[in-house]
Amino acid sequence: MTDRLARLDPRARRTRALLRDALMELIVERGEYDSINIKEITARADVSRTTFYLHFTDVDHLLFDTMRDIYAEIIAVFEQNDGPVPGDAHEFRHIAEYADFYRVMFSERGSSAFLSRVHDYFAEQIQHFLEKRLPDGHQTTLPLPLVAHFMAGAQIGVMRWWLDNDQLLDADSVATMADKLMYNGLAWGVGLDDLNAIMCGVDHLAADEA
Amino acid sequence: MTDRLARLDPRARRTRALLRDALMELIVERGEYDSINIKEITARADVSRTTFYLHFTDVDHLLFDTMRDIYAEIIAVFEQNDGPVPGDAHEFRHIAEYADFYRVMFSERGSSAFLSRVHDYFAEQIQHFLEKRLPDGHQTTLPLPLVAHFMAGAQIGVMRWWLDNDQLLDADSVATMADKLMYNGLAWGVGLDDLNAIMCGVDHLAADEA
DNA sequence: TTGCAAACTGAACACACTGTCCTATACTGG
DNA sequence: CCAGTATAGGACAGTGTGTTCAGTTTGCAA
Repeated sequence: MTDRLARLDPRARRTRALLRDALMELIVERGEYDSINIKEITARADVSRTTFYLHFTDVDHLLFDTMRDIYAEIIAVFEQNDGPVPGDAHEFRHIAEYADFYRVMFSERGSSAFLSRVHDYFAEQIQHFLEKRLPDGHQTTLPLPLVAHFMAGAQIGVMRWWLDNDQLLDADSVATMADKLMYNGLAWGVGLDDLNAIMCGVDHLAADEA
Repeated sequence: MTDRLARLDPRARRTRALLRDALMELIVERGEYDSINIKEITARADVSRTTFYLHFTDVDHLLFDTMRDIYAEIIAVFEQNDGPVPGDAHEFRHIAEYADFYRVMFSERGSSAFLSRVHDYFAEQIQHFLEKRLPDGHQTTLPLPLVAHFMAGAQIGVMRWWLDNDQLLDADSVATMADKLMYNGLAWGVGLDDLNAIMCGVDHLAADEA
């Protein structure tokens, strides 16, 4: 990220930083992404509206650029660890750091493009991680992409719940809970070994065939 | 749904149906929700733009009304079954029926409000279901809302993957896979009992304490 | 059937945001 | 210091919005 911006004219670097900060502020203050327009952003950033178009095509473009900056650190961690290692709470710590931002962006008033990209990025990272760690030629029970998207969705689901409840738990606790639920399954999560028996019509979920 | 509309003047009923259909068509054809405007919808529906405002405040309002219609059937199934019973593929069959619609709405070019509402609705239904089926006074290992949002997110994650791959599997297969992965856990899903051992630094995921 | 109330139409309007000009000014790096 | 580049600020056409209003069609009940 620093590398990406270092080459820019300091004026341009400053302008982009101002626009980025203005957008972040507006998202948090307004609690809504959709209705934020270029006029407001440039007014907040104290930058000419014309200048905005010299750098970005629209608000989404600015958002994605901002996103790249925000994610630089978490990407670095992933690359260091060969992926999203289980029990690693970096994602949740990252979410906690920008909680006010994510609370809006993951909500009803956020951006579908943003959420979608986060989901796809998670799924991709998870799949790469699983592929690296599984023995060569190993045949998985279920299609690996399905498992990856399942995990990515579950991760985001927990994050949404966590954010909407003002992060009553600390990042490490939630990360551990989500991982354990993922690895151990639902029966463990609710604390009932004979969970299937309690559910109705679940004969075909016998869990031991396959 | 029929009840809700039955009271309306047939002219109003007709108008709303035309607007609803026009919106659905435009979403599918355009492959994008954001850029659809009222002018287009009314033109497609062959209805005056003024009339639109007699029924809805904006496009989102129309979308949510449409959503309620679409969900009428699946809600009926839930109420019949006391919730989203495991192994029940109604959600996936429903998604399959409106696949072209959901493929857009769950995508980068969909609506965050729509996705968010679906997620929250799933989580709510799942939580109610679990609460009903668990023994009275039972202490769950993890907070029930966390489990519910985990499951809701996972469900949507699988749906997104399924839709983006043009539903190569049939609805019942995917539903079963998602349920099994949920109940049996990740180790079963990838077909490795000693999964934790393969992962690095997972001592704290020992899975048996708690 | 008639008449009233409701739904619909089409045109007009002010308003706001967008995207793109243009010229003038201020700054950076060599 | 100079050439190149970023920015400012005003102007513009285009487009969607939300509302108003007068006039028409339609449903429903007396």
